[in-house]
Amino acid sequence: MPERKSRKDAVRNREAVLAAADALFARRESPEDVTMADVAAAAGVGKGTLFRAFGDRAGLLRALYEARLEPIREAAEAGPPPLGPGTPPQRRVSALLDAILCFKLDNRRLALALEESGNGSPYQAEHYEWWHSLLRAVLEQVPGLTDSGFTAHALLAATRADLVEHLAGHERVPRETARAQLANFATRVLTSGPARELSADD
Amino acid sequence: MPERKSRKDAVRNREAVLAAADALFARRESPEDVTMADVAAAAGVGKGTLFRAFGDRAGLLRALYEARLEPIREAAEAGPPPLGPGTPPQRRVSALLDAILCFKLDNRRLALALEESGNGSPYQAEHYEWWHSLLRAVLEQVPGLTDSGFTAHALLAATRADLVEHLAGHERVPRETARAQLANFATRVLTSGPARELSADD
DNA sequence: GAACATACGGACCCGCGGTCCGTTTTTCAA
DNA sequence: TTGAAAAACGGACCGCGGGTCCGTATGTTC
Repeated sequence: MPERKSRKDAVRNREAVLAAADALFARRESPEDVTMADVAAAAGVGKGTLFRAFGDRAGLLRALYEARLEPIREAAEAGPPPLGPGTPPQRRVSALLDAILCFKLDNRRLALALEESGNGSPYQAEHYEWWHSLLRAVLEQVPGLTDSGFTAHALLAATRADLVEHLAGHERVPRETARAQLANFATRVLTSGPARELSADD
Repeated sequence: MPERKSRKDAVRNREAVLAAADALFARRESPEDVTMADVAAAAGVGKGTLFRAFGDRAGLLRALYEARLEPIREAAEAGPPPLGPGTPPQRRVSALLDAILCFKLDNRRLALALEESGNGSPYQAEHYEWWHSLLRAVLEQVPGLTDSGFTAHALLAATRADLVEHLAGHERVPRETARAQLANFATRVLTSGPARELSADD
């Protein structure tokens, strides 16, 4: 028996909370002045309900984030090129990074809230792990590239939510410019010719 | 007369706090379970004193960080090669990144505490601004490299404290390996594609 | 519709950053 | 040397936010 079905007021409230939180994070300047009590109030629900449904603040953030991310995740896992498999690795890396960047541009506050939300580094988050191993796997197929694990980390670091926020929000870099710069950067990393040192693969 | 000299108990206490905080951050697992009260107690001082001397938690962190960082900063600004000026740009970029990485490896907890310490992104911190503009200036002299502003951000992102912590602490990557990987990564970024390479380093 | 399971919600608790203010120490001029 | 103004001390105190508890309400089942 997988799981007994929830009561319907429970699911209704869950949705309400998700929606309210989404709206709040989008509206408020900084994620950290969206308080749990705020969310509960906005959803027309008691704090107890909120915490029962999501465990803690991080849980709520995670739920929101995963919900938003799922389409992209699927597209990356089994979608059509250039995001999905069956794309030349070099091109696919760029596409993946671009997708992540766009996602974070479109969900700045939320991504920010999740990544900086106190408890533990973003590097233990399940979704990070996922992106990292996917990217690493693809990088492994790029000829002449070593240290794909580290490289994946480094490339992903260029799409960190607070950096994106800084660029888009503070430095006023336009979306397309940011995308172009990231793409350019990725290209540089991938197409470096001569720098192989201890590679024996390929 | 710029500023009247502080009372000597004030400076003594300031030192005591700095030392105590340093020790505490080094010892405790996570920076966030070093409380202000802890620091005050460890320094044998009241909370009031602590806050009067440093303004707030971020101020204390900043003071600690700056103190540790100063030597490297000077070395980078006016020291001998390869860190200082008068070094070929590519080599200098690597040297700078390596210095930052080593610094963060040696001061993991502290760097972590400062970068994640709630208030605002690390990107508004004065020291970040400093590193970024230095690195950007050097990158500007690398032939064939565009977007030096973004590139500087991206390279610095690869040395973020929580990433370093993840690599060194969680993935157990040895120091020298991490350094080599970062250097390799930097090299790739700098010696890209069509421009062939002119690296004769090492 | 009774009896059981489940969810509700807001009063409540706790720890932490930060402030306040009566007390103590330092300084300095007389 | 002294005494009073200036500066610093320190810990009780405050507000806020995350998280819990439990008596009450609502849905579910037979």
